Amino acid sequence: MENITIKDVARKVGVSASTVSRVMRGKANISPETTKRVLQHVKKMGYFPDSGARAMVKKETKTIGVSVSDISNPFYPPLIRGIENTVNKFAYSIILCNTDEDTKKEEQYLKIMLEKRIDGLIVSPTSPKIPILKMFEIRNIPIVCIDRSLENIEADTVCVDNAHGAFMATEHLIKLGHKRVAIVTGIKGIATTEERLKGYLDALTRYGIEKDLSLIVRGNSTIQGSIEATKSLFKLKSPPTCIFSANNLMLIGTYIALKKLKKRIPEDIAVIGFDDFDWAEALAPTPTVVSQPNYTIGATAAQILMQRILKEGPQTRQNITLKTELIIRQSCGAKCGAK
Amino acid sequence: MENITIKDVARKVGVSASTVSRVMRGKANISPETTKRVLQHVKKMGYFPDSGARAMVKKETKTIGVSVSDISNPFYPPLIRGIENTVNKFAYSIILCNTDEDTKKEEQYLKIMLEKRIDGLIVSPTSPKIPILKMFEIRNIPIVCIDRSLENIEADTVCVDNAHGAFMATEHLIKLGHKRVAIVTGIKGIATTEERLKGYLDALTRYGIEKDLSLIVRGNSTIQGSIEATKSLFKLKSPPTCIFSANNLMLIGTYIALKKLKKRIPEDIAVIGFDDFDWAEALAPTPTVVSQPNYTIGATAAQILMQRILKEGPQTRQNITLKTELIIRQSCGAKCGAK
DNA sequence: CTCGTTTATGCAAACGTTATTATAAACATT
DNA sequence: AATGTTTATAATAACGTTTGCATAAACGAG
Repeated sequence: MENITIKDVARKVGVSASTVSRVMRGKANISPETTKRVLQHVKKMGYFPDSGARAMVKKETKTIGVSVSDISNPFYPPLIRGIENTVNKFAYSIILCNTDEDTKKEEQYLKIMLEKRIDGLIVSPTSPKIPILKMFEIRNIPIVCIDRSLENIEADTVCVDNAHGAFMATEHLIKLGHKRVAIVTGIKGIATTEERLKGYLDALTRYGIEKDLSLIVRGNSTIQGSIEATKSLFKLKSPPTCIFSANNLMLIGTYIALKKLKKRIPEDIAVIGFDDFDWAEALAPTPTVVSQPNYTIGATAAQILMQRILKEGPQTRQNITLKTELIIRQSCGAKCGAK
Repeated sequence: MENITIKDVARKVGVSASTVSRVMRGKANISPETTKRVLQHVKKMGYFPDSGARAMVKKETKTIGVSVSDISNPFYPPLIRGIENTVNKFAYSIILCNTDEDTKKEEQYLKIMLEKRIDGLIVSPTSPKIPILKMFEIRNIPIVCIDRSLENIEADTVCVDNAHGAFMATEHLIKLGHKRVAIVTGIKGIATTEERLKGYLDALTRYGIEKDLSLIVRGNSTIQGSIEATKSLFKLKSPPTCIFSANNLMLIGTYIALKKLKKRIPEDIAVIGFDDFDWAEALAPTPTVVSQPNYTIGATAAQILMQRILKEGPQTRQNITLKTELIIRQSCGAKCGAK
């Protein structure tokens, strides 16, 4: 019923609380005899040390915060597993929050994390300026920023080479002979969207194709948004011959829209995506995508965070950019009959 | 640098700590004058009350634990969002853990949650017998079991009607004229697997089809496992004319395997799945599935848990079974040419 | 056999809150 | 004017740990 405390154990065994405490943490200078008896009673009584009380005196909670936009986005689960598996080795646990790209919600959660005295934070911020993050900085709570970027805040970052990945995707289409390359792009303002857009534009420039604003449509990083956006492309007088759908959800949207429009991929229109799926092989045609190392992003971020928390290794600021990779499957066709 | 405590604020304002505490929690009998000054300083100094310290005296952490097998399984993210959105209204946060169906890992995590003094637990147990859960019971920490079942433990449960869902799926195939109905089944021993298998068998019996053990293959709830299992079905002298792939991942596996085997769905073989996808429309052909209300499972579980934690409403044990639904799309065909 | 050292243990303070009780001033009631 | 009541605040004791200091017994060295 009531919680069993260290004192209860101490009383039962007939030693002081400090002795029990020492036994629990395997400190030196405890006779094997007492150790045995304490451990015995701990087990029998079902004593579990209160980590909150411990946190107060040790000033560490062995908890980190993880703030992402939405775990329902298939991009995140592997990333979070990367974090979890890494911090788990250090007996750390994670408090998870979904911002839904809502700045208010994000702030509310970050405040809670501050109150919960997390030892470190991994965040994919809703915008580059998050005032409350200053509070983490002031308190020396290390921050690792993933997937996006952060201004005015001292934080390590782990990103992927979005611009280069988008460049590769666009280049791939161009090299297949396409001239009218459309892009379904994400939520305005967030780093991934802008960087991928930049990569797309750079590729056009590089290959001397003039930018056509009507081919840049906004899918807002969602399936539904992308369905609309993709459909809108076919209302143009001169529709594209291929589509670069700039994230996983939007690629799905593009597939769905094209299916509804009865457009065959890649015969009628070539399609390329950004971010791979575990189940890519189940799609027909299998999607050509630029893949990102999702799990590794999380694992790396967690690694860096732990290094900061434990103050191990060099404490210089790290800005890691992981490589993206072009995975060629069926959705772009081999050669393309673009006119 | 150092953390700002309630005393720091008190000193600065020139009042006692208790006064600051009351102001923070909006208690009565504080002069508007002091309230204003305290709030001002709290903001300026960046004071965030230590919820760990508060937890110690209030004996509530405003944190719940959520233990599932693997968030990378698309079944879980919406479910977890259901939990999160619900508990969020009560300013609760969640500590997440993935067991990977490993009992040792599960126990380790549950122990940590016990130490962190979570106020409640939502768990999808790796097996029906989890000894450490007794400890939660003893401490009156409410448990809600989702998706699976639990023995010897006082816990509310939220499940779906797996047997009935599987029955519907199988029945659907039979009514289309199929006689040789295969099932790709999940990890042995967990409730969902066994219940769905039962539903499948019940349907066979009901329609007078003899059980053929060679048509029951084990996909172990994974994509890879299902690929193997599905392939194995075509090595039989007399292969099935349709396949019931009994969870989301395994349906993907079945799709992939059939593609590799160059079998057309539904012309060569009909396929039905259990659990729907957000992106089902992107698959070709679109899959006929028995869908479960994932989000609602989480939301309901969280609702019940909060009711227990706050001791609101009737405290009788609840066993909720949510309905599954047959969603007919293309993968079973309209009529089938089963011999 | 004395004295320094090691070994095993206990005591008490600290960590940052909240809640209970006390106190003192202001106000109301007769 | 004396007394009772309300209002605003402070003082203090928990909550369950860890840790530095104290102590006392056991041991070793000369």
